[in-house]
Amino acid sequence: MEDQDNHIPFNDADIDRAARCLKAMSHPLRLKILCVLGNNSILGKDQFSVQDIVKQVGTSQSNISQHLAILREKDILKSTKEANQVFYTIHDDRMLQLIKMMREVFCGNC
Amino acid sequence: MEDQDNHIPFNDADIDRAARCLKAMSHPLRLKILCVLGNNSILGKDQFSVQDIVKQVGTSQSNISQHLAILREKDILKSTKEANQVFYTIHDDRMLQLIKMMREVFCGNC
DNA sequence: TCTCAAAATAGAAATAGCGCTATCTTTTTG
DNA sequence: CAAAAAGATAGCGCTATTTCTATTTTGAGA
Repeated sequence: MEDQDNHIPFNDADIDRAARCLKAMSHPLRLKILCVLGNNSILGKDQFSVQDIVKQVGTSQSNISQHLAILREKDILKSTKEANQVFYTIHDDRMLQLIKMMREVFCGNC
Repeated sequence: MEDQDNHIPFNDADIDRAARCLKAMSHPLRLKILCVLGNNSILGKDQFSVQDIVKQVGTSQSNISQHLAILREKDILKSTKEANQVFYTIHDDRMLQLIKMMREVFCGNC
């Protein structure tokens, strides 16, 4: 019963998936996008157009669009097209929960 | 009362700090290091030498050392030197809590 | 149809991150 | 003292990200 081969059963697939997801969230602009959407998912407004996001976050439309694409590809956000505009929301409850957790940890009492 | 200038008061400093922290965590090897340390902080073993981590995570000593440095610089881990060895632990309770949250979200029922 | 606005995309340049080998410091041991 | 072991660090080539400008696509309205 030596310690050869008693590694903890961490599922590498889970870890890779989590790392990809966290990486997608770990950019200041993307995190701010998530804060805007997450905060308002709680308060009531759950639809944000790209233009809304551009105004709230503050950078070029092109830049926002690319960051939104990254978040969309990773299933962190989902989009709905309505006529001329595209609206974005947090993809599911798990993501919303994660965003709330992060705000507690990073924006709480520090 | 138009919507000009009703941006939500997100503290950009908080967001930047959070993004840097998340970025440091969002690499498969670093996340695995955190899982190893976090899991054992719960179970009782709270001291892991670099060699222990190398064995558990599975890559070169040099590579682990560099990733540990990144986690240390961001105050996610702290280290204690005892004679020949250096032991690593999760820096504080907030980080431990965050790691637990992530495991719930990513390794829960999926 | 013509034009405008919303959103996405392409291409390019700069920067950052990764992992490797080799080297260096510090401590233990013979 | 010499050799070995534990960690940390430096330098290098490579790949991935980021952000910018310019362009394209799609739908709305005069």
